[in-house]
Amino acid sequence: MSRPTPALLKPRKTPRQSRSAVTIEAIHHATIQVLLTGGLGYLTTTRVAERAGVSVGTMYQYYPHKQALLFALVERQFNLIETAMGEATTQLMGGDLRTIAHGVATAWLDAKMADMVASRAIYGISAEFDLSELMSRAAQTMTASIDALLASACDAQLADRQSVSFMLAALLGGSVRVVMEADPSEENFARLRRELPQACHAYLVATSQSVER
Amino acid sequence: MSRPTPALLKPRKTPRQSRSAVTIEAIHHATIQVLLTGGLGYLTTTRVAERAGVSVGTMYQYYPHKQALLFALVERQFNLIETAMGEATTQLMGGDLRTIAHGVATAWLDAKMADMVASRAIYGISAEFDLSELMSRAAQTMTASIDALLASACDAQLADRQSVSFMLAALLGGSVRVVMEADPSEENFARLRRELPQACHAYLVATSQSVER
DNA sequence: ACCTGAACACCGTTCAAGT
DNA sequence: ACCTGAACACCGTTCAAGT
Repeated sequence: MSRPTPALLKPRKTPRQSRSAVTIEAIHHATIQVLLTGGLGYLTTTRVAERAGVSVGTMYQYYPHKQALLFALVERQFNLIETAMGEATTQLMGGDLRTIAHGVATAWLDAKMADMVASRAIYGISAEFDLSELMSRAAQTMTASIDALLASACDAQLADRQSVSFMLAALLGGSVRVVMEADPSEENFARLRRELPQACHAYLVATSQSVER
Repeated sequence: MSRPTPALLKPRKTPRQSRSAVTIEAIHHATIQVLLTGGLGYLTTTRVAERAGVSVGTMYQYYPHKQALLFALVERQFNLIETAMGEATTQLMGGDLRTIAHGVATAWLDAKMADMVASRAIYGISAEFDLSELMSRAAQTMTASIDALLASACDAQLADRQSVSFMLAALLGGSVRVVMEADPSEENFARLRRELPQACHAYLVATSQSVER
């Protein structure tokens, strides 16, 4: 819609584009801050605006409603995880079943846990509004990655690769989520790290016909 | 706290216990009704009270806040699923690994899908408030059931049964949940029915030492 | 172009008053 | 004992007015 504008930065009376960029960053930061202070129940448009040093009206120029504000935060987090998984996928291409299963499971756990440490504030946002769209997109991306990976496997072929990719994505995504929500203890994460790769591998082996023997 | 009172039913001017029971049922019903009409965003204390034919004040006599009202609904649903799983567990006791894996996975899918059809209204409530307590309890119950089941398996022993039970509960709970939230299509449920029992069985076999051979 | 903040409609919750 | 509903504090959102 809007053509790219040269990034001019004037010392005082900063031009429009830059001024609003600062405002947006301030709002974003304030939201996380408020979230860390008092959780989702404490998060109020007035409160965020106040903390960001702008008026409520200004906030509504950038985010048409509160949901949009939260959505932006969550989307950013999803993208981080997606990127991490994309990189892992590239590296695992052409490997054997064992390497792929362990690699994907470990990458997924790493991405999720980095995300958790980095921004505990954002968890629980899923609370306030409908994430199904975002989740659906994430699930599809993940399934596609896994599918490509399985197609590239050097030591096996799968009869119904689509279903297996789908199931593997659900197993990975779901199990980690459930543990994070139900009881995110050190002990349980250790168990996930040990068992999840094994489970993925076992499932793949069971549904594949070995190529070499 | 309150001793049991004989269930006297007077035609007019119904006695206290009974009157309030009616009120509670009306509120409960009205909540589901409102939820079905306009979803969670539409659910308002005023609206529920109106639909139930009572005043807001009355509602607050039974539920100290809106969350309590929703919590009661969700808890009821959880209990239904728990009961169903309990029955399935009893029947599967002493079976072999394959029977147990397929039985548990299928029972879980059945319970979840019956629940879904019966009260689509309740989904998405998780939205409004913290379910971690309830989920944690449910996860523990499920893990315990699976653990007992695995201990009873007639054809195998597991080295680290606790971890395996934990993982299996997470795999079951998580995968179904993710599919329900991300893309609850017929096709995907069919895939779950086909792949989930297999995945569970494969995992169990991979981590167990066969008893008879 | 960007920002302000009083004003509006509506929400969850309370409590003095009724029966 | 149980219910009522006006009243309160607060929320998300808007928009005429400023710079």
